[in-house]
Amino acid sequence: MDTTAPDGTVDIARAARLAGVSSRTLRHYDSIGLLAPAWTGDDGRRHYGQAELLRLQHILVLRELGASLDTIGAIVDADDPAVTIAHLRDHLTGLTAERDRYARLAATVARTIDSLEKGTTMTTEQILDGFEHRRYEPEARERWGDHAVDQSNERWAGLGKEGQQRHLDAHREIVEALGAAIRVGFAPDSAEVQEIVAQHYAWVSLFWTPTAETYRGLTQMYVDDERFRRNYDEVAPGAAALLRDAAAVYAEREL
Amino acid sequence: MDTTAPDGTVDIARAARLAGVSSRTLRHYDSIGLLAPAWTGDDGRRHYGQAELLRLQHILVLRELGASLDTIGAIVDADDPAVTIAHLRDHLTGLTAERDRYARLAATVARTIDSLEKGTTMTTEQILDGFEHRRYEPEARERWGDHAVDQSNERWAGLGKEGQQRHLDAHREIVEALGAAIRVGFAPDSAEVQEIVAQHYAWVSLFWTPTAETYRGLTQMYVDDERFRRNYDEVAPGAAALLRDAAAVYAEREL
DNA sequence: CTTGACGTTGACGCCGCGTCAACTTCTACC
DNA sequence: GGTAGAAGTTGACGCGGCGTCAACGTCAAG
Repeated sequence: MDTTAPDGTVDIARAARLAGVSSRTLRHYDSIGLLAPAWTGDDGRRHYGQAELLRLQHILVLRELGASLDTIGAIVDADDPAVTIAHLRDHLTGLTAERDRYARLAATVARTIDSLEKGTTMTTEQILDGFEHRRYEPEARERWGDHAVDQSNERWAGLGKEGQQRHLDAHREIVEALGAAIRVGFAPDSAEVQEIVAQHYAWVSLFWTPTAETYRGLTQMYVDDERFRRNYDEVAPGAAALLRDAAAVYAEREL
Repeated sequence: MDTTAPDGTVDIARAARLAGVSSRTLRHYDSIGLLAPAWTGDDGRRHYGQAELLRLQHILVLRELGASLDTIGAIVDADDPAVTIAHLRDHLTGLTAERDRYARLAATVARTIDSLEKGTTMTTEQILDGFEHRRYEPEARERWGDHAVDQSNERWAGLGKEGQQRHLDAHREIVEALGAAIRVGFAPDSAEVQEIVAQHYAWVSLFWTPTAETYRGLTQMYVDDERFRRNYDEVAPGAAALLRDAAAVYAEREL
């Protein structure tokens, strides 16, 4: 019951089963020039020999390593360990980068879930950790107008390049705006401060939509809890308290 | 110099710069119903207001978390922390799986590179660690014919389901074939054993193409090095030596 | 009125195949 | 010989998330 052809070649279905892939995959590899059959019959049917099956094995091993078919083609065509190493080294760089990326994402998402379950919000650092801060920075001044931003620009200029970049994210700018409001003496119910608190509410709402009551509670916690208060008051003393007072007004008016 | 329209809405270019995405992305989000502009002018131009920009911020935060646009749509439309948590939990499962997958791939590739640089080959366990062994197993008996496989099937049957699956991979089958050859007393230069060594040579060549000399050296090492010898001799005593002798013949004839 | 900078819609491309669809060919049985 | 069924063939679309090009409309500045 040997169904192998006398010349030792096998048809596409058998080749596919031998290697554990679909016949469609073999046709695909043929069409992109990665693996041609040993010969094609007058009827157009593909037939694979030992050499092709070995090449296929090689291809599949590399595929398991996550290499692209392009890369795989280069490796198997070269059949040179030095070339293989070079390609694999490239590939390894990408793999570790992906691994790290997913690790950071998973950690961030896990923390996000955690924060949501506690019914509270995240600190800026927690939310933005692992993100590319700069992507949220462009023309931030346009978002709130030049007014408040200009006020704090002098302090910003003194921070140096590194310091600026670390601080250039949305929430931190809200805090800066709060600090500016304090320095010029705006009241909690002033239009300027109310605009800031609207931004803050929107930011919090990205993951959790507080009611009037919970929003008041949250901002009160910013004052009571030392870890949160530091985040605000390190920019300007009284910032947390100003936010709490402004939030109370905002909650009554808008929520 | 305020270029913002009097109604507070901005055009697509400004919205894109504010959020740090391309205008093409905004059009895409509109076309898939993820984010519609506040209003569209008679000329077809899109205009975005505060609400849309906030929704966009929300979308982008979730995008940074690696969620699909479908998932993102579900989350932002629900605007319910419970729904958000459920989706994020699903998402986290996928993220950790991807992280682990890339970690395994990276480790395997790193070991592969290491082995290649040592100019030696990998052990079966090293190569196949992290792979799905079963994908290389299908109809392995067809590859070498029923002859040798049947010989060892009795032992196989006694291994139990778990044991079988662990051992069902290409290299291990070569070793099994070697063991069978020993039991029936085939000589190193017999056609049967030579076919086995051809398989072994092809397997080694998947990552490293030995010359006649290095192939002899490699198989000699299988005998000399205790770690390698165990891999062969645990199947049948003398398997490593048989492979070495057969490889010498093969190298002289074919390499 | 021209020029140039922006906007619009529509379409293709990427990657690795899965999955139809429509057709031909081989094998088996009557 | 006919006929059914299994398996082959090529060709095409689809998937995700946009980038990018084509072809064209619209607006402000000179």
